[in-house]
Amino acid sequence: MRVRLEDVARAASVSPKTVSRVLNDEANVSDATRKRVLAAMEAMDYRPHPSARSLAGSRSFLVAMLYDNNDNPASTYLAEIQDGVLEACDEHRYSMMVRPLRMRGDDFIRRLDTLISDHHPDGVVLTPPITDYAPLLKRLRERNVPYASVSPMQRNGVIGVTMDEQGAARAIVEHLLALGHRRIAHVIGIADHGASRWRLAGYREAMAAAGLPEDPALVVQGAFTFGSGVAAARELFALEQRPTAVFAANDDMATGVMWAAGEYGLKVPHDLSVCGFDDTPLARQLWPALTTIQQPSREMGKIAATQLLNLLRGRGPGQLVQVPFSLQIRDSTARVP
Amino acid sequence: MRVRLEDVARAASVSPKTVSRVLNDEANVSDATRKRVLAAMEAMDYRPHPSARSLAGSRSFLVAMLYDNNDNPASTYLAEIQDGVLEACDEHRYSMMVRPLRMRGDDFIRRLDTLISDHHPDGVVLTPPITDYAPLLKRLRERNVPYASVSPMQRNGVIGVTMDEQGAARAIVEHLLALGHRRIAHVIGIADHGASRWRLAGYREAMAAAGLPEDPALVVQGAFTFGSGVAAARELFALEQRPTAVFAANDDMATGVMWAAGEYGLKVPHDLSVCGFDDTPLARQLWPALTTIQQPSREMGKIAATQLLNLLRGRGPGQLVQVPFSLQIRDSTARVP
DNA sequence: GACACGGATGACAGCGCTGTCAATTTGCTG
DNA sequence: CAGCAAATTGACAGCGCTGTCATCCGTGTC
Repeated sequence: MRVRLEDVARAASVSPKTVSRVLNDEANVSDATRKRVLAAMEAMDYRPHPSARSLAGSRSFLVAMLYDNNDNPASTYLAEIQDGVLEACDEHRYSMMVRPLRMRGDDFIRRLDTLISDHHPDGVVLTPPITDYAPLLKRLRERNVPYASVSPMQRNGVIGVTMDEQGAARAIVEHLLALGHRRIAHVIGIADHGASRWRLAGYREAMAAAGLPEDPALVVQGAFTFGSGVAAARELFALEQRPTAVFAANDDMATGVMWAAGEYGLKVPHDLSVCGFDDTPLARQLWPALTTIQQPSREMGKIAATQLLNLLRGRGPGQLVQVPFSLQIRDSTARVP
Repeated sequence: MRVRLEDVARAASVSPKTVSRVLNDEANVSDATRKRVLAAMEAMDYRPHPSARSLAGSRSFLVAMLYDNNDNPASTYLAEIQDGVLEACDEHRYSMMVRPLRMRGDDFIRRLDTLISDHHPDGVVLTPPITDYAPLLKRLRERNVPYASVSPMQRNGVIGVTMDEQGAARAIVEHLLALGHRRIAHVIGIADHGASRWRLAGYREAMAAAGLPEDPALVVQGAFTFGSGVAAARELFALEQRPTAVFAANDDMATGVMWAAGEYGLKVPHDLSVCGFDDTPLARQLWPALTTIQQPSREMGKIAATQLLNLLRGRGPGQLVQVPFSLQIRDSTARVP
């Protein structure tokens, strides 16, 4: 019926243990033996039984990807990260499990414990915004579960992948400055998300570098949602000195800003330049198409998972890899009127 | 260290086998014993080891969700279905695995085989458009892997969940008819997707019921993408007798139609009514907001998974449940000019 | 009161692998 | 070529559970 390790052993005239060694890339197997065993495995299309492996050994060959489905960032973003993580897991013959963790509510630590007790993942991949939630990280360390993060805020000792969010925000504001804008507003994302802080910092840095003193009226709080973008924009348009450009901390809020501009009879980009962050599919579908920052989400998921897997498989300590962003200049930004 | 079944057995003064019976809801355990065992489990916070269970028994307690990441429908839709499936699996203490399967390319049957051989899922959940791909269904039956589908086209003997897509399409076209429209165009989705066919059928049915002969020029092929919506709309707008309303088979194409309307100087909804299908978040964020059909995706994922799990757990044969749609009338449709 | 019967319970082996440790072989050294 | 360490290989138990089958017990029957 099913080909077992023992069958391979018999075919290769070695003991089961030796086949196990080859299967797990262990040392102390002669090249000749290794080749013979690999050939037998190949010939018999041998598939190790994951349950038997994890029962007998100490590893589960399972990676869990954790995400927050409450303050959900764009689902496209998560879906792409998930695809990347999955790809990396497949390459290393690990399986992957996804776990939503509502950060609101106090039972999420219990849910994390349940995950660990029930499924024994060898490691987890953390996605924004739960990359920096201290109680969660603490629990993972207590439970001795290694993790890698996608775009963490705290970067000391963490492995995974980052993007230079601050630099990206700076680049987009510099783009607006180059178009002659001076009254540039910023709509902030959810306050305690790392992304919000870096993007705000980039905005401030670019403005300061251009010698423009910060006008508190031009920096308004949003919450990463379309509706919060609308609200923020209304606030901005009600100012006596309206901004000529708005940089929203994500595309959804930028869309809200464009909507509100319609309400106020402002033409984008003629009367108002708008830009976002993330390059969701939406950005290209808007009219006018949105100037924004693109990040390689899928790639980032893959890199984070790869770092984790390197660590799990004892291939060095794992790193925090930085990936490049790209400024997508489209039709929602133009020279100052 | 870890609490094992044996520990629970000792605490409840029964044999391990009896604890196993309770754990698996088997018959032939007296109520008194069952209660005692359950109490012990609870008190000791016992967690069965999934690997041990699946190694010893014949089940893996694993459900795989298959999706096509090539002709990817809106990722939001899939993400919601995934959340629903996951919720159902959690409730039944099954674990879930997601598997992208590129339908393009001929290796996807091999990828399916790999999935089954490597992970031994007890069952799979199929999402559009792979609910009706014959070779895949055949292979699943050959391999004896039960499946449930979300919105399958072939409905005989299949379990899972459906929505009355044809009825929904009819409803949205009737809405346009009620607004006085007569020249109503339809942009079709990818030809071999079930969704495309049902939606086209609903369009035809409503038009016929209103006594309007079908004008082939008003029915154009799209591919579910924004770009294909733009192309289709350009074709329609170039007609001598332009349509006064366009029903696109999904929101992305409807967005494309609105974009093209902008190019042609047509104001939506004043000069042209547009509606879509799916109610993606995008629909609410457009300006004007899009009239469309909402389906309870998350709920649908949960229902499909629940039917599968009922089957797997021997609770009857599983059904094909129909869920209601809801017509979301927003600002992109208005009385005929 | 002897017997049959069905429900409740338990003894035991084994699922397919890996950890431990012992046995064997190889390669060197002097 | 003896002698020894290192490299290679194997024997065996056991991971935590479930399937099979045997045993036990209470009840009803004549």
